[in-house]
Amino acid sequence: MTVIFSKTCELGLQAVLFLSIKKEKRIFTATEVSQELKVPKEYISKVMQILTESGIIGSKKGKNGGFYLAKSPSSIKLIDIVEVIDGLEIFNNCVLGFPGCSNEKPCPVHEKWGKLRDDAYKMLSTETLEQLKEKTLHKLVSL
Amino acid sequence: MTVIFSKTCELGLQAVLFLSIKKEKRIFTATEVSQELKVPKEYISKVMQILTESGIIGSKKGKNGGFYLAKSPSSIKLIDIVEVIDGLEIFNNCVLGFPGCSNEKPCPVHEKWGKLRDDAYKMLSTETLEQLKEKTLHKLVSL
DNA sequence: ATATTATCAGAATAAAAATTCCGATTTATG
DNA sequence: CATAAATCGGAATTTTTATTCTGATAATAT
Repeated sequence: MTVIFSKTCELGLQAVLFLSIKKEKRIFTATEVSQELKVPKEYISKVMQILTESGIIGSKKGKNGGFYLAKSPSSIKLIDIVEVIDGLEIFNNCVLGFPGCSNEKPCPVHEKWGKLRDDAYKMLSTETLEQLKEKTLHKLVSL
Repeated sequence: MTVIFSKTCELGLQAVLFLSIKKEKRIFTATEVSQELKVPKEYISKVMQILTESGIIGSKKGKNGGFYLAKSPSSIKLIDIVEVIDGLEIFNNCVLGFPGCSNEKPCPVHEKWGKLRDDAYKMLSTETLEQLKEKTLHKLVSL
């Protein structure tokens, strides 16, 4: 089981992080990305296509084609990828699965989860990929 | 999509919370629980069986049988149900899905997620069902 | 005793998510 | 122009999770 994001979303995040530490508009094939991230080519390829549709990643077809970051790392945040792939529902839904959980009809952990949820949202939406670059670099070389 | 727990786990949490606000050892049939929580009888029944195996819930077979809390609400915490159903992996795994995420090889959000993860764990393991009783009561009557 | 009403175990089915495959199209290059 | 190397779109497949069903067994009440 994944932690909070779907597997597809995790791969999307990894792919974008990977591209964000590379030279701008430097193109990588799906095969290259898959090898560096150690994930199946077909899968990462499909995920990058989704991100291409939504404009976060750019792609070039044909020979010497591949994928690249469509925007500057300083204008992308992790939440952008999450939004496109998993959507933002998890930031609204009740963590215990109760229907209609709200400030009016809170579940037993509504308040506490509310804080956590907001912190999680901040974690994903405060820093840009540019600001995460150093850390990303360290992680990716260790794969 | 659920927030962090599987649907099965959500139902398990709801069932135990439901039983925790009732008089000790008062027995409820799967049908009663399903009606009060507004969830399918067959499903909640199956989930309560899992919790029965693990000793959190007790059951009585045959006529006038049903389910009841096997322990006192003051000795049960939400984390106990999570552990039995989903396991505690989510408190170890990398939120971005990177392999081998650790203090030595941290992912870009390792530290921040670490805090959140610990807070989430606290949320589930600090208070007992007894301490949550009031809040639980309020939520369940509103269903 | 017998009928009734439960849980229980495990199989069966359905739905969702993950993963792969394929054929079409695109583009660079010799 | 032909070939090679990519992405693309959509279908197909596999795997996982959710959900329901079924028949067996157990316990109670009459």
